[in-house]
Amino acid sequence: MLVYSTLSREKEEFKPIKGKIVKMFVCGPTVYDYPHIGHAKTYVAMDVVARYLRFKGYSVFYVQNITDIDDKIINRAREMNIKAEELADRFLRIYYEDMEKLNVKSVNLFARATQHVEEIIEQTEMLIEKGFAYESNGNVYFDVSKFSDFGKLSGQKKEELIAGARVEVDENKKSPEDFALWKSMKEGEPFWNSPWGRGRPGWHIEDTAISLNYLGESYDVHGGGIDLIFPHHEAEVAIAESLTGKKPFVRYWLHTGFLLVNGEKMAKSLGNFLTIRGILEKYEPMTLRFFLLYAHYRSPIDFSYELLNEADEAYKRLDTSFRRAQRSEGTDKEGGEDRELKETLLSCKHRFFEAMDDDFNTREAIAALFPLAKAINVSPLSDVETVSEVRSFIKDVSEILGLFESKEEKNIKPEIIDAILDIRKMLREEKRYDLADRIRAKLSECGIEIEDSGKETRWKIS
RNA sequence: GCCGGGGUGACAGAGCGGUAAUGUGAUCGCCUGCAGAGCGAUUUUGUGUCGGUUCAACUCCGACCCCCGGCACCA
Repeated sequence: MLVYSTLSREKEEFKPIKGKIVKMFVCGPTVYDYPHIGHAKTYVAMDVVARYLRFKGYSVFYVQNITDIDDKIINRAREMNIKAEELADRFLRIYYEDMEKLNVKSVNLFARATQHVEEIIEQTEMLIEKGFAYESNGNVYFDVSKFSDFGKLSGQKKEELIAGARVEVDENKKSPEDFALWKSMKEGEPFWNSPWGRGRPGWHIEDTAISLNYLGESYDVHGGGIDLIFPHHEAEVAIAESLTGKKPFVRYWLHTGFLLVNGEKMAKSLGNFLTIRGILEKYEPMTLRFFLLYAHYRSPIDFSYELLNEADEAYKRLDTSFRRAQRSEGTDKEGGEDRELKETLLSCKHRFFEAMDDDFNTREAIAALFPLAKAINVSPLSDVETVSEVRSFIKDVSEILGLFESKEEKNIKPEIIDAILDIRKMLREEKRYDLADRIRAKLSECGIEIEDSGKETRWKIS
């Protein structure tokens, strides 16, 4: 299996540090507002990464941090006249809800910054002891000049960074590129006590405090949005490698491409800020999930409702076909081997897994599913053995992509539907269409859509 | 200025030395009591430009043009 790492800028064979164990960390959101569809893109992509690794037999421990204290939270809370903590709690809950809806369920542990202040302080102290950080008026900064590898992840040279820096001048810092590990308290801000007085953690160190704590000094996968490469991830590398001396801190750096709206970055000021909830008011969660996975995770997506509608059509096509296969038991009554279906399944499986093994290419993997859907639609589904193989494959696909999961079909006995449809069939044969249509309407009210297709009537749960 | 990513049919977007996936859209059929879905066919001179390497280039190399992102808030 090949995985593209930002550090090497190429696809590398995936090999975890220790056997079949994969330790994975993804930068979570800052919880000060509703999560937007850009968050959804990153977290859905990383969800599939974790799911696929698990499917391949790896035991994945997946940690996501939650930034629940920072300037944006403090400012927003002040505007709303509530405590920072209250604001963070509220939006963290909303984040969990949105992720749940999008079927993002692979995270083992969400770690909040404010619950790891002790570790952050310890790390900061250690960095000072080792000479990589210095205290200045109650603030603590990482001294970038002490870490010669600074810039290796983002491919920047230190001199260039300084030259192009738009850093605001902070007289507490020795050098503009130094970054805060600990920020001293300003009037009215939330605080924690520390050896440098009251204050709060800087942003970058919360991730290293959490990851070193739960994943160890060196781990396998670190993911996040492409915008985090610099300075955030660069700073993490600097902190962790200075602290432990172990290189590399992270083996594979995975960065997701940006989600754009009308070719531009989403921003409140541009008025193109789209929240997950906003989209889910009009679209099924699985449509959004499909839309996001119907592109490679490293590619940018230029969001538009036209494309979302397109994804909606495409997803339903697959879903309808797959559900039909899932429900069919196969009758084996005649015809015997269904060669067409069998061969399509084989090539589909091959293409699907080859694509997934190639840096989680979900676009290509999904493209491989369409011929199978067509074969299912054409097939009488009477070859018990092949149908059961198809079903098992769909189940795997569903587990990997988190799509095509059957809804509450368990609560409905197919035999009852079949009995009703049998009566309706008789009515249709007698041309009593008023009653047949009434049955169709009533079933539709119960959430069961039926479709007459030749002699056969197909149904699905809407 | 520095660092990334990219330009493929109407639109979206894979592949990456030899026949250019796939989806959406459009058109026409088939099926059909109606509805829906499906099936079949068709569809656009389709690989940014100019050179080079090669028996063969969308793919490799060079130059150029254009688009997007990052550069100390950010998924």
